[in-house]
Amino acid sequence: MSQTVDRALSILPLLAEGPADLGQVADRLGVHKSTALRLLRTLHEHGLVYRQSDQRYRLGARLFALAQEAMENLDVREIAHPHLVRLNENCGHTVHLAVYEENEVLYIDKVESRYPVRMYSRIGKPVAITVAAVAKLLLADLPEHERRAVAEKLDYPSYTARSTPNAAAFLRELEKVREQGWATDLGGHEESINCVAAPIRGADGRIVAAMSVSAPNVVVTADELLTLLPLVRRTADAISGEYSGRTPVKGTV
Amino acid sequence: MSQTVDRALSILPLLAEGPADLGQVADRLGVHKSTALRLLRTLHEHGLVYRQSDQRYRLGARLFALAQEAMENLDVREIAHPHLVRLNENCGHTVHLAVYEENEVLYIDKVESRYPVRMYSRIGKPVAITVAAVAKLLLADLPEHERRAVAEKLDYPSYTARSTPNAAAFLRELEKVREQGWATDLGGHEESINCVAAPIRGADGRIVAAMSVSAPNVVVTADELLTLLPLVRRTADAISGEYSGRTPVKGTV
DNA sequence: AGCAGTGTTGCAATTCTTGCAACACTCATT
DNA sequence: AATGAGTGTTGCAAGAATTGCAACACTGCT
Repeated sequence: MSQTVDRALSILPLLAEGPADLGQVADRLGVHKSTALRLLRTLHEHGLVYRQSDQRYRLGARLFALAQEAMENLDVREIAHPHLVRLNENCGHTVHLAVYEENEVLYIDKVESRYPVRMYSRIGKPVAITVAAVAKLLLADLPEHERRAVAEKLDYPSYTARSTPNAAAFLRELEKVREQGWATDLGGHEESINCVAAPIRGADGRIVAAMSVSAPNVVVTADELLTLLPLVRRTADAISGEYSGRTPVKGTV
Repeated sequence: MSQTVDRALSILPLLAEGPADLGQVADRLGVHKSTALRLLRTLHEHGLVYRQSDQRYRLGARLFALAQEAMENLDVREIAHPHLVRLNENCGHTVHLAVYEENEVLYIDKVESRYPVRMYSRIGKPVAITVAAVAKLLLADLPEHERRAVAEKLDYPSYTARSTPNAAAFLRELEKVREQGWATDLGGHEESINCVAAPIRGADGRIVAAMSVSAPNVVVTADELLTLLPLVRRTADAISGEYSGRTPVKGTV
């Protein structure tokens, strides 16, 4: 582990909170101003940090571009996308695709609802991991000890009365989800929004991603939404088949 | 400028192209494997890099989270958002907000069209800088020499027959945009999509962001879209007023 | 004008990084 | 089964790169 790089990278989350000037950065890093300056300069050269007109630093444009590019190169995403679109054309609701990665679950694709009432979410945004249907699927597939470890570490915010209250309840829910092979979120994140989700599996049977259909109560009831489950599962299975059948592209680029 | 950090950061764009293993990274960096390993480890600790099951590295989830967080903390975005939503409610079309930063223009907010036909774009994605209406406005405001320098450096892809063909034409267009104070893109990016854009200015009169309304031909003709120009400009001006009137919040946290 | 606050540079000490070479490990092949 | 190629990993010593200092610019205030 490199100390210099470690310090430089520590600047990024710091600036994500909001712009900061040289002194503030140096203080929070616990280094001399001149050191902070040189680190910031290096970050700047790579476009990860931008210096605004008031001389303060904030995160730079290249960061967004990098994130976008990385996302678009994800194999699952590429394969899944047309399926998601087709599903959206069939049912009209918002369709999400999400992956798990080191204690975070995040949306990597989204097709917006055709209905005027939309739910708030954004590609790249970490999802409410304790309640989202896709998160339950992704976590349920972890090896038992790891699942436990993650569940203990999490916070359990009470978004609504039906939010998962604590680790024990979450682990029970994960066990159920694991057995039935699909998951729901019925108003656990936002009072009036329900989701049904199904897993996408790789060749080895492990879950590599999860997809969901979400709709607000005012458009369809939870029961009506549940009737879409077979369709969602079929779509997920189709993606799984295509994903695992494919020989991994080992580009030498 | 720090060599170590420089090398570490060079890994990111490399991985943005696609996953790579240790050897590939070391080669492309021109350093020993052990060095590359230690850099990758540091990046990994910060979540910027993820090690997938086949041991290859790719960009990590934290990168997306950082980009998201940074975006949501942008002052202009925060102020503009409700205005964009209102504009969308009035006209029904897709509304974009974009900023310029070191040779790139990128969308920082978007409100989707109410019509079923949507245009492809994504928050955080760099825009087609040579044709987009918002890009014209943002570049037109640069000091003359810088504008020239940027225009020379750019590529001019022929998205459609009406795309800006070269630097000379682009500079002429920028001059026109600069004088009239608004911009359009009539099928320059995608054959059937038109946009009108207006600038958002800070207290000093400089353009800090630009917003646009976009719609495909099949919904409204270019002429009809142009009738929205006054509304777009009024919205942009309202945002400008609110943005420049506000005293900068100097939070210590 | 003078002053406080902030950002910037040259330099010497020493810390931190680097490359090497040897070692583990996995996987495919004979 | 065993060998070998390919890849990832670690300890160590040499040397290079980073660090903090202190002095210097610069800007905006009082």
